[in-house]
Amino acid sequence: MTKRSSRLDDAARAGWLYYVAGNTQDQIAVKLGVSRQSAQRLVSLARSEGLVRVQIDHPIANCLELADALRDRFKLKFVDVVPTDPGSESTITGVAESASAEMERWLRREQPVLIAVGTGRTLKAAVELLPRMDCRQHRVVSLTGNIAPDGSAAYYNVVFTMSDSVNVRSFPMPLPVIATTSSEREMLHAQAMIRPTLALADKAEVTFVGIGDFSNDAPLYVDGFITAAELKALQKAGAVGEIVGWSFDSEGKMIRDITNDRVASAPIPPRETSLVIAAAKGPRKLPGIRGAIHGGLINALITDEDTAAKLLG
Amino acid sequence: MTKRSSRLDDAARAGWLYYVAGNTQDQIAVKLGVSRQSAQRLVSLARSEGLVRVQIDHPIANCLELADALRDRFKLKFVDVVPTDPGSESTITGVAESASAEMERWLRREQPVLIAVGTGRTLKAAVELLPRMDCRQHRVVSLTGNIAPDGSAAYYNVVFTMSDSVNVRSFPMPLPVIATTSSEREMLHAQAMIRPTLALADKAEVTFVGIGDFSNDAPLYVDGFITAAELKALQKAGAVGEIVGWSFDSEGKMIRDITNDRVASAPIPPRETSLVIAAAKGPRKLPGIRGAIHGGLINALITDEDTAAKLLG
DNA sequence: TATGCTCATGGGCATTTATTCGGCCATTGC
DNA sequence: GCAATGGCCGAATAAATGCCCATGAGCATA
Repeated sequence: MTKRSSRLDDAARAGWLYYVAGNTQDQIAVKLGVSRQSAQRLVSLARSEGLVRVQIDHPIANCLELADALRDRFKLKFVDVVPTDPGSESTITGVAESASAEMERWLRREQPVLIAVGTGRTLKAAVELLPRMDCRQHRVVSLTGNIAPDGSAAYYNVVFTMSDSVNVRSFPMPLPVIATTSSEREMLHAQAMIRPTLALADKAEVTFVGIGDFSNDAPLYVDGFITAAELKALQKAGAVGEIVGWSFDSEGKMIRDITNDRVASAPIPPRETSLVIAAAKGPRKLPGIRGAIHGGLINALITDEDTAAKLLG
Repeated sequence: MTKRSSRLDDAARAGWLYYVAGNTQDQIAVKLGVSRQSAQRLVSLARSEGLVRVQIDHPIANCLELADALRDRFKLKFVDVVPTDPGSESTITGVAESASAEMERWLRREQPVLIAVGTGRTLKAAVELLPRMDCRQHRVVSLTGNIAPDGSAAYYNVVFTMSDSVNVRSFPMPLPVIATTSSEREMLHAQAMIRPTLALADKAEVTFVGIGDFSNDAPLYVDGFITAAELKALQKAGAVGEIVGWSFDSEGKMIRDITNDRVASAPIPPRETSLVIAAAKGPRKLPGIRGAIHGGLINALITDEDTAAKLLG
């Protein structure tokens, strides 16, 4: 414990000296009384542990224009467009940072806020980027179940990840993501422990969700929430995207039956009362993003330049 | 105008690709269609224009900020701020470790160093934390006498404590801390055995001292070096702190007479030629620390977060 | 048109940083 | 008690970065 935390302490020191004070790793080594290599390791540790937070404090003209255009065209309440890293395959760099920053802005408020969160890789990454903070005044409610198909804790459920660094009253959803039958779903939702959480989700002031695609590597399928057959059926029925398990088509209309009659997630909070922010980018997700926008499933978007341009084009 | 802002735009983009997306400057050059050198210039421009904001998300970061601010504000040559241990009443935990580490750094040098040491609980604790080491090349000279008022060895004299673990040529000061009269002090200082040691102290390259306070539990009084009446007189004369027996006021000015005309310690080594490091923390010592800094009695400081914040506030 | 100025550019090189490798030490499990 | 394992360290080396300089374009002025 002492050992480990003192190592992180040193890493933070090294990171500060390097990134803030602008020391070279040699100087850091001298100041910390370690070898140059160790200093290098500490600096790199500081980065990989997320101790170092970098943000660019300058709106890039093109991103701003795209954001404005998107907001205008699709009557969105909030849009952020981050630069595209050409050639990078990652579907999260950039949007994760931006989503994290936006989340932080809400969490920093004095006034209590009720925040709903979905699930997914992007959101998980965003939440992991949050700095340590104390926000007992806020509440965070999960829209989706935290139980994976095999009974374990769903990996990409973010409420627990958030509590690692942020002290906030959290309301996980002790449910599977997709129930076995429609009636089982009803039964689960009727439970005394679940109903208040569902009610809470309905009243969220701001909601953060990811958007899942329906390619053959659809996250719902890869993570084992739906079967290959169900995936096929959904694709055939025109599913292009999915938010906390709710599948929809290119018009943003919910797909009837197949899985939607068994999705145990809370409904997406009403767009009239909640700012529903989707964080997603990339060609694979493009149809889903488009659908979600057209169907009014979301009213705010964090994406990247490329995707923004394609949405407008 | 457009030119300049588009250049900043590019800088922001380059900075984003570099710091957020983790590209190398080579990759950025390709993506932005410029030469590697230009990419480097853009990244460096982004930093120098303050487009890049780096934060370290760790409690230690605050300490480093405070240290920086102190060094700046008070033109100190070296400052270390250790985390405050909330709830710990001890006036030494933290600073002792840091002082010890700093001392060790000096002792580890290959080149011979002349080190002067003061006295006090903090310093004693620091010296006790030193690992066993062999440093025959160095010399350590005590600034204060090692004879307590009752004739015994002064308990908080650290030169002997140091020799327990560190093999170094040491020069104790076989004197009382405060002589009975001013002329006795002169006589003692004139001794053939003392003069070289005093001369040595004057040439110290680095000096470690504690700072004593002048509350009713002032260490000088508690340890019997001054009487209750003298303590009162000193308090009345505005004494807020004391370094190796030399009492000073909130401006760092030496208190005239009372005891200072009889202090047998060596003068504090000249700040022009010696790094004079004070290790002290806590509310009781705050006025003394402040005085010592303002009067330029010291040019380096090891303290804790709380104290640092109060010094700056 | 010539001149002088500023400034971005890319080449070359020194410095700094990242990575890889082999060895050492402590812990773990047999 | 002893070998396997994993983590950490330093050395060597490869990669990336920072800096200086000569160059030339763009532009204002003589």
